[in-house]
Amino acid sequence: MDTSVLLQHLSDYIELTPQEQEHFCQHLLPKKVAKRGFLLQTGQICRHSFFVHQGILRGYTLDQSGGEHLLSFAPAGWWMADLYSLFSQQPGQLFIQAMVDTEVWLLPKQAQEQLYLDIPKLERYFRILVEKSLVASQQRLIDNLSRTAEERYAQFERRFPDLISQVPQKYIASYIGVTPEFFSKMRANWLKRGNNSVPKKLSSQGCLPEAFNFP
Amino acid sequence: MDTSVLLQHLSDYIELTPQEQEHFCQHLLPKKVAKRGFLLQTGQICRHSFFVHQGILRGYTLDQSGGEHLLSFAPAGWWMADLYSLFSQQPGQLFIQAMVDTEVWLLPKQAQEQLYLDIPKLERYFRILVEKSLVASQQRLIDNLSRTAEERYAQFERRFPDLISQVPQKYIASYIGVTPEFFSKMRANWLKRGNNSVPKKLSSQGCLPEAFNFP
DNA sequence: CGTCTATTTGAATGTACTCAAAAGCGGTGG
DNA sequence: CCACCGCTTTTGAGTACATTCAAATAGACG
Repeated sequence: MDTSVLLQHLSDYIELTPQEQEHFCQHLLPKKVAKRGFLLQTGQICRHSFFVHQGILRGYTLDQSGGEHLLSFAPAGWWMADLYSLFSQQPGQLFIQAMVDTEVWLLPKQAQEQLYLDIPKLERYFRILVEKSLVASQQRLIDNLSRTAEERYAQFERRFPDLISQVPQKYIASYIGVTPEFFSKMRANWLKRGNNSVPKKLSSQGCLPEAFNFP
Repeated sequence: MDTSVLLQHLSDYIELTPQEQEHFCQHLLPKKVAKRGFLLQTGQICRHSFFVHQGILRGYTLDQSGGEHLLSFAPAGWWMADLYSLFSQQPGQLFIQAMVDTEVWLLPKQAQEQLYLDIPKLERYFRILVEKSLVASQQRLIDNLSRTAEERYAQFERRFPDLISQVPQKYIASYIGVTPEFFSKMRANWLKRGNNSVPKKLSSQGCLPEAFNFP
């Protein structure tokens, strides 16, 4: 399994010498997860950051009545983790599951800490990624507070145009915060109203990267 | 105006030499904002991080129909900014307003960048703060998706016990994502049901710092 | 095919919202 | 000290957006 996708991602933010790249890559562990396989489950401690080399991950929680709530998608080229658990090394609440056969690089928490010391540029890299994630997360909060389900879907469509055809729509429903039944009824309405696509109404603000999952 | 609150906050995360503290403080600008005064308004570019030395700030957006949506509170000892605008240096959508007479330290964006180079420990400091903010923001997202308004208020009460008595409840309503009218009706219900406080039902996960606003 | 999962549809329900108006509360000035 | 003004909170009636539950339909994969 090669590191080209990951090194490309790094080079979008910082410049590493070949030696530094080498040093970084020595800490990576490859892993394959079959469709529906889990990288992490509720109650476990998240000991790695996951970089998706190929495939799609999703991170979700279960509420007390068994309902799934999708916190994040991570397509190829994105990082994923249970950030609460990763940072605190306490048991987390996320499930991280492969939605298709997926290949990831594991970066152990401890290696990440060490790399911050060995190669300070990596601290910058992750700081910037986390900043972008935070902005995206706050934007999503605002959207959930101030926009209708239709508008939230329109945002989703612009943000993840590829995912729409690749994942079952019940997961998209969960991400935007509605039930699959209601989501299906929204779609039926668009079709009836002749829109072959979705409300075009846009916010002024463009498409933001989402973060610790981040493109 | 003194820097003790801010330096104390720094020392919770990193150790600075007296010289480094001095260097850091040279970049700070003091500012006082009267109650209802603004540090930032929609459409402006956020050129500083704000550290609340005394008082309380709130950050909110307006939707197309004029409704306010409260993204964050920042009591004394917390940082505040329009992070999208601060990071991208594009016009933002947040209003940042003082809820009481407030004193802040301004850290100019450019100074912050320079300080990352001069004192790499500060990059760590802000990385950690942003990480905590991100975790808190994601937790709030999950709460908005999976919990009722009552449960969200119970969380709020544990997270910001002091704020409850200090800010008008319409702002708390906005933070947890309900109208002031509905919030008032919830309170009436608790009283009628004999609970002088609020649902005690807890999540397993404790009280998390919120981040770029962060205690 | 048969099985499993995903999607659609419908009816009844609920949670939270809108709008309007009244009541409460706090400060300021006459 | 009281009256008034602005802002916040409460209350009520009607409504809307979204949910739940149940059952039928459609797809995907072995």
